[in-house]
Amino acid sequence: MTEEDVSGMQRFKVGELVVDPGTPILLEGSNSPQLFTLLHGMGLRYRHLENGERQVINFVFPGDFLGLQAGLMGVMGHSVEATTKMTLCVFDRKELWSFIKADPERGFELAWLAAVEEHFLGESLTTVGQRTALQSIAWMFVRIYLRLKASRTSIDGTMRFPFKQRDIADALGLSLVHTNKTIGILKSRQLLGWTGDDIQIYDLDKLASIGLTTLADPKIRPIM
Amino acid sequence: MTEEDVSGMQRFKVGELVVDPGTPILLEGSNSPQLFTLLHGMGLRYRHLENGERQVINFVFPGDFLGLQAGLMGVMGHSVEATTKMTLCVFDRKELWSFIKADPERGFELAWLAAVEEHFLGESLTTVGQRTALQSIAWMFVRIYLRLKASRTSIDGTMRFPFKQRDIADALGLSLVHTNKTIGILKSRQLLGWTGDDIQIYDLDKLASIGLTTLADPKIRPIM
DNA sequence: CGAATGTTTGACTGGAGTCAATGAGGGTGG
DNA sequence: CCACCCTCATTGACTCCAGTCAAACATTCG
Repeated sequence: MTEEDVSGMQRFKVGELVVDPGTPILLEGSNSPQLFTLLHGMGLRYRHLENGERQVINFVFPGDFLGLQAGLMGVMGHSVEATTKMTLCVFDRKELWSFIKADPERGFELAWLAAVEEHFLGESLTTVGQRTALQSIAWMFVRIYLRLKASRTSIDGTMRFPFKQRDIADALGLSLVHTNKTIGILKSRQLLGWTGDDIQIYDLDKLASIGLTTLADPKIRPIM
Repeated sequence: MTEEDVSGMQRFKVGELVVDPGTPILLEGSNSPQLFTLLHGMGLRYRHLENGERQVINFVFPGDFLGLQAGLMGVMGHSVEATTKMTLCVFDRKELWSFIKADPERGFELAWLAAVEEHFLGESLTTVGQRTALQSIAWMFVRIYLRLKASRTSIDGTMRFPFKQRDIADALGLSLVHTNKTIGILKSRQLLGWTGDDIQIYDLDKLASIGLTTLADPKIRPIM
């Protein structure tokens, strides 16, 4: 980003927001007047089915932009909730249009962000639809590890992971019990460790192999 | 769109392309020099897993924009293939940037397109992850029917559906056999009919109810 | 010390997958 | 004109991966 961009961002920026774990940030079906960039902390995007089932769309990490759908379409397709304490950079939805108008490249970047999200969702859909439980879980840890590594949030094989097995189960369309037993298999094979809120990746290659995935360069994420 | 927009589109447009059924339009992992708008015909977006399994990302209908990911990120996250004969409006990827620069609103619209796709993918993910086979299939027919109805391609309860049960199975993460038997249930309950390439929706409300979905207004699709 | 939340295990069930064979149409070449 | 083939839809029998139920542990916390 150029300095001009940054100053433009600053004008667009309304302030910072700190929320406690469990706080809902955005609600499915609503039209938030604000958009956010996650500066610190982690959370979840999810949707609820009418029968109460929850699908975790994906995990939210620092650098992620929240509220794009509301900003563009006027309605959120999913909810976003803080899992840990979060620090958010707040933008004003009303300013989004003038922000884009000021520099066409910003519209391009916004579209890029949305396209990247779409890309990840396509991967997740493929996982939930075609991978077995073991493959899914191995795939997910690899994906998350690479994502965190790309943003230098993981240190030599260890990453912070404040989520519960329930969240993983809901993300992969598996039952909690089966998720637990399947993670147990990976742990017993010495491929990963999970202590408290930290996960250790012992054998990334093996995990990637089980998860039927390659270790290609993770896509660069534009940060807004 | 204003007339100015249309003339801008015309300059962006390279020509028209007609392809036969089965023709690959875009390839996962590739960077197509061209982008398309589907004018006529239907097709599929899909990804392949390393073990050969196929996940159908979604069905492609007239008005859909193809190649957005390649245009924005430089790589397609999925392949696109023609199921019927197709007529495509062809754009030049190289011109995309100048196209956006000419009018910031276009960048906004592009982002909108991507956000709409993201929204649908989130819905699909929820379906594959949380709905039962019967719910999934009912949901899918409702979704497709509403989509086609919105573009006036369906006539009072009947729609053209040139896809195979294999495609539906791959879209919902179900086996072919189970998909067939589940569709059989809906047919035996007189909720829908399927003759050749045409599907009749006999009881939309009932289907929506089974599919755990509401009949909210389908989102307006910007056409590029 | 309960109470709450989350993880583990074991036993059993069932929805969906696999295998395999039969139909049902549509082309096509002899 | 029809036997042959190919693709796709349909069925039945059987299997199994993952879901459900339920109880025991483990941690944290007021």
